Amino acid sequence: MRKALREKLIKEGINPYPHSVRFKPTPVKDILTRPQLGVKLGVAGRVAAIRRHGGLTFVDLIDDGARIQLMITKKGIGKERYEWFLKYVDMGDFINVFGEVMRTRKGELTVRVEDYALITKALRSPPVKWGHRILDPEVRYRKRYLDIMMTPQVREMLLKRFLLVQEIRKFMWGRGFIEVETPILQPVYGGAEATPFVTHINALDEDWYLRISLELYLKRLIVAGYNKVFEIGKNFRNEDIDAMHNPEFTMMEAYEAYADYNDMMRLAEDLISTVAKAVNGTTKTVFRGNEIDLAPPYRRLRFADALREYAGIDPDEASDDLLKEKLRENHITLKGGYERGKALMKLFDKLIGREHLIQPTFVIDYPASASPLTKPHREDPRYAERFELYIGGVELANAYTELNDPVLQEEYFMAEEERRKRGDEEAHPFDWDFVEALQFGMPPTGGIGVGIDRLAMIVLGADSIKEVIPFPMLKKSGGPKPE
RNA sequence: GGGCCCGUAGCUUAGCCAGGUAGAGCGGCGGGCUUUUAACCCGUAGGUCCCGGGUUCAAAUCCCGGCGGGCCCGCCA
Repeated sequence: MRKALREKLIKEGINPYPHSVRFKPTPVKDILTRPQLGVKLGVAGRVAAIRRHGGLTFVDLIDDGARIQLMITKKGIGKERYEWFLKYVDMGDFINVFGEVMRTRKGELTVRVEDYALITKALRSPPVKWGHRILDPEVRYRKRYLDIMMTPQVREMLLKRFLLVQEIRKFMWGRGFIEVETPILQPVYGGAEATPFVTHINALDEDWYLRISLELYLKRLIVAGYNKVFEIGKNFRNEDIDAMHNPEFTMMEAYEAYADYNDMMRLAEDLISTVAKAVNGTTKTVFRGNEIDLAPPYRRLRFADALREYAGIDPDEASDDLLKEKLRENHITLKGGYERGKALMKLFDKLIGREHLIQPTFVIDYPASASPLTKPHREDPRYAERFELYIGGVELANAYTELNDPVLQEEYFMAEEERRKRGDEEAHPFDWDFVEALQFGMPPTGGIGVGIDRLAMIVLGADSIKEVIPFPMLKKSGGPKPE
């Protein structure tokens, strides 16, 4: 800690935290792209290295991720200012300089300092030498600002994740979707099977939930008469934390009136390939050792065909007894008791090897009874017009031809409620208010949800979801240590 | 929820198996040095060995419990 230096500066009448800069800074990025030798300009940034050579000192300055070298000489700025700099400016400080753009003997673009100002005193030095990454994963994630500060690759990956979200917005805006906001705090959660976070609303003296999906409120907006809506937002699921899961994670959901799940497949293909190309310049990526091409069209694989071909189970022929036997064999227990559609879903998840779902694949037509928010298939009511998109073995999106028959919706909710009573805590809770909305009429609608963190992982080749979340969830530890 | 592994100076770590005064490199600090960029040279300070308990004459080291982290499995996006 360098609190003493701060006090000394204040005693000298120098504010270590001035309100503004003295020399209007030119972004270092711009200086590097269009170097104009001989031009005098201001630069600001964080001191990343100081190399002293007696009467001559080189300083590396980092500004918004771009590095430039400064050169300060005793002769150039005078003995007093030169020594003040060496005495008071440390690694990690922000400084603002004015000087001339030049090249050193070795040809490096450099600003020869004519005047300078300390603009922020850092009381702690950077934890590692510049150019070295922080190795301890706990420090990396807990003090992520340091990880980003010290490691250009980390900075780059998170930057690309942020840009990816921007590109998704641009794409959706371009397709005429309106970006909307819906409640995060909800009286009834829904739209997915998951354990919610519960919170208490003091003003109402009621227990509410943090949303587990965006679905049911976005559909209400379709009922309301908006034809194309989307939302990018956090969902919250009170479940485990691992390489694929963070309790709060980002979803993009979109709903389009007069569309169906076929339209959603085309939307998904276009969206993913477009944003991947915008961020990386290519639709190709390497995720967990697999080369993947995100260019459309993606393979369509019927759920039933996948089970038949890859697991040897024919969902149209197999008896319930056989399915129960298969569940036992695979140590699967269904929480709310046996139900054919849920059994098939579990068997699919357990038995379909990830190796079959590496290249982008729409698995289509899931069992109707396990898809309570989906319209039954137009040709075969045992199945629902639903798809999940798998890429790199990871479930990335889930989409439906949305169920808009309020009576059927009510029946599905009742069936879910039954399962809940029998111990399936993740069954969908009954949402009367939503059924009532459907009673007022929701047009035929296609809808999709895309896991944005996972999309970022695949596009950016990240092995852990923590890599693409700026501040992933970790256990609380200790708290700040007062000195 | 289950299994495996890790925790020593700001950072990276040696020492642990086989108990006996905790050592190094980098960084920091002081000095030198006018073209360096992992600068260099000389000097120097810096430790709750994650926490608590036990065994022992003696614990960083062995044992138990806890805290924090990582990986894998189960479940889920």
